[in-house]
Amino acid sequence: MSAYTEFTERTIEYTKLLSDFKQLLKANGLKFTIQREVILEMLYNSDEHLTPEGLHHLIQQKHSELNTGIATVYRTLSLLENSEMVTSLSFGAQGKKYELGAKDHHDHIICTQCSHITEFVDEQIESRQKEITKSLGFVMQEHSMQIYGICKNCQEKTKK
Amino acid sequence: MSAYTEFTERTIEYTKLLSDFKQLLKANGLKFTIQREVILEMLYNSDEHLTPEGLHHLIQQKHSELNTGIATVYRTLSLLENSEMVTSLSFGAQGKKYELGAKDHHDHIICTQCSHITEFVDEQIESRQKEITKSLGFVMQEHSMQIYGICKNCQEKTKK
DNA sequence: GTCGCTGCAAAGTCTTTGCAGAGAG
DNA sequence: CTCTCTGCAAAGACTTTGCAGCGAC
Repeated sequence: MSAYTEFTERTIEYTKLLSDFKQLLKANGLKFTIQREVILEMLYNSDEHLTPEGLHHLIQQKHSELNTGIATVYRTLSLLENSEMVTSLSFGAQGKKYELGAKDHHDHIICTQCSHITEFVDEQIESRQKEITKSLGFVMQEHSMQIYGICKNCQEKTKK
Repeated sequence: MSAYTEFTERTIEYTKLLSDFKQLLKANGLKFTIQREVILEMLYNSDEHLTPEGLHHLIQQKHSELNTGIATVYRTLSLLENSEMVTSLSFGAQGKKYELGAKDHHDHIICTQCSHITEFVDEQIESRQKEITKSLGFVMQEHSMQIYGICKNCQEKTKK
């Protein structure tokens, strides 16, 4: 029988991530700047799925000396996304949220009341997706799944 | 064993849909206008998942005499979405696409080359989703799944 | 006739781009 | 030194809103 698990572990060390990033930059003739490092670090240290605006806000709080512009955040996120170091998620809400792509693949279950996102992965569904894709004649590249519901916390809140 | 099927059938007649819509409007003290009818009709007759802009364009072509404004399209789509008569999808691309919610639940497989969307439904995945949600302590409201890949057509194109 | 609806244009969001000075390599 | 980055502000894309006249009921 297959296992599904609440998925919260980082699967990569920050040091490794940083050196990957530096290598990526070098390989493309790009420069390693403080702003880029801070953005990566914030993404790494945040448990949340961040919006560009939220990320910018966080950076202004923790590294106000840099006075980082929102445009740089957008530019760096695009860069990271194109390099497949981060993944963007667009759920119903407007705007995208970003997460580090360095984690293993996983799906999301989103609370419609508090917007909290729980991650999980289920082998049975994963393998079934592959079967279906093949049957429909597609070559699978990626997939994503979201379940929307009300989390335990919010269920209890409502009862009171 | 469970079945997955390419999902293309309408499960509702237009007449029924229209009368549901009229009833919805009446129940909320809203008016039935030609613009609203045309928007519903376009959504019904289109096999595509339409963007607001695409829908507007289509209406201008087929019913140029109405000179329908894009704002009306947005307003009607919101109305229909809030009433759960249409569902909005937001895949990676910017902007939302809309589809009639009158069909049964189904998932999407999207070609990353031609953007064509194929719909399917799989009982095994559906039931597994319910199990997982329950185990994580959530009350499930909805869910959506997207697979991204390259469709048969585009695979052949690339070979040539 | 009343009150909601519509098109238009203006205003809002969110994101991208142009530019000149700053900074990494 | 060179060539990329950055912050700023302006421009873009997409969506929402205010308003005055229009039209469903």
